[in-house]
Amino acid sequence: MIFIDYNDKRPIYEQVTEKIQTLILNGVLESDSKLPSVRSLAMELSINPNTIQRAYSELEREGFIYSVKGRGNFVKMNENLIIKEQEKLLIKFKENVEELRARGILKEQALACINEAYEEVER
Amino acid sequence: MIFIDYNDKRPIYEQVTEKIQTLILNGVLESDSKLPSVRSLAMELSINPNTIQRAYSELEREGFIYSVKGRGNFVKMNENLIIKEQEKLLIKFKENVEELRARGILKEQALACINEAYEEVER
Amino acid sequence: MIFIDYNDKRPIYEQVTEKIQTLILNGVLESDSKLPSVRSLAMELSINPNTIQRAYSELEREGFIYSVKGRGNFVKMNENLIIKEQEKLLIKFKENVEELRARGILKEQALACINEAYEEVER
Amino acid sequence: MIFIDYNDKRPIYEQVTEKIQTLILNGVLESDSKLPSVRSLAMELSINPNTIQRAYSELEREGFIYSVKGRGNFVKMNENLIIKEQEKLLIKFKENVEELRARGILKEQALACINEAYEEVER
DNA sequence: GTGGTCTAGACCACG
DNA sequence: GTGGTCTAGACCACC
Repeated sequence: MIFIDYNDKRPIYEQVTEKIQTLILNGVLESDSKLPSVRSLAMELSINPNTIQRAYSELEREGFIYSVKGRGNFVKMNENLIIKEQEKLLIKFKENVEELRARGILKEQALACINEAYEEVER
Repeated sequence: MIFIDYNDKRPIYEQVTEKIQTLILNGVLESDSKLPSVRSLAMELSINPNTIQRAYSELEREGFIYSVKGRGNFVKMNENLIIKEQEKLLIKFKENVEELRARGILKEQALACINEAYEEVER
Repeated sequence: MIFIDYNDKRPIYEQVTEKIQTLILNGVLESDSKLPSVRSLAMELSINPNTIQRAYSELEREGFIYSVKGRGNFVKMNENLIIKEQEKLLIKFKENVEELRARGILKEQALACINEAYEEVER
Repeated sequence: MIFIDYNDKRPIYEQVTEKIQTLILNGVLESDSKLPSVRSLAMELSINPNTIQRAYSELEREGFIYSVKGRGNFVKMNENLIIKEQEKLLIKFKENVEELRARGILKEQALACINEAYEEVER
């Protein structure tokens, strides 16, 4: 389910954090479902358990999961979080659009990209 | 003209590189115009000359400037580079749009962002 | 394995870069094998770690190695790279031949050089 | 006749030296013919006279030209020099061929390059 | 321990 | 004065 890209310059714990975040936000991991244990996931990806531990800590800090001592880590999903993340994404998107405009990319090109991406899904 | 944000996690040399790149691509710095010398810019930003040196090296490697020993660094602009950078930007944009869609943001919202950014300029 | 020639006018980092490149391209260093750490190689060659760092950065930029923070630098070999380097070499070779011709060296002499070099290996 | 390439990383005086050398060795400049004066060539290329001076000094040191005080610089051609330069070229060529072989380029490819370059001239 | 960035200060080649 | 390289020494993030 998770893959580590050693060509990616980002730290491993961040890659893991982000991948799990995406799985949660895209609804692949349901609320209250159990995540793999720190040690088992570490073994599966053949990386240091500390790294997984750090990823899980980050996720907990950001409110994506909760941990129960002696039982494991679980997905904590709620509408608020989804909305907050959507807002973050939109802010990033607006900055991106602004950059496009500043660099002389036409409105039509931008619109075409959107149509392209969204029509794909209707198929 | 250039500002260093010490809260930004990116390295200083990268911030400088990116800022100058933007100045060139947005047409603020014209082709063959002279950039400030390594030492003077370092002093102005109160950072080490080596850091500016590195930024300038990156810019040269990427084809944005050329350096002449004993004379200075100069802007090297050409159409190809502008187009190549626009393509890069569009690819990044498409990924961004794709992410929006995956996270459940409606097409209408995306279109609204674009209209907003591009209408601003018509005013 | 690596030697620095202080009579060579080229910068040290470039000599190191080139030597390691050759080791990789000639198959001496296998894919995914670990390179010596920045500090240890610096000590071995009794030069500054920054210089090795720079050599490694260049190698990474050119796609010969990849670095993993906290782990080390590793050889990244692939067929594409070998072919690309062969093409570069051939282009350089053609320029060289062209120069020979312009300077009045006979075709026979050039052919003799090639026979000499390639026969050596058949022995 | 001479062009300075500011994208070339070599120093200007070296570019000038090399270009004039080539002109001499290829027989474009005949023996005892007068070279342009330091100042006029400097003006023509819009570079510093010191730079031309240095190029001419190098050429004199290597035996390609001789200078007569108050009269100017003149081409000094002789068979020995041509042969010496040819030998230099051949040594460089042999190294190049050796490199080709080490990198796994086939003898046939090398021969093809030579045939190509030399047949062109027969046309 | 690893790589990566930065500073301070020095030296060289070039124009 | 200009860019380019190098050293020495430091600090940080990551594993």
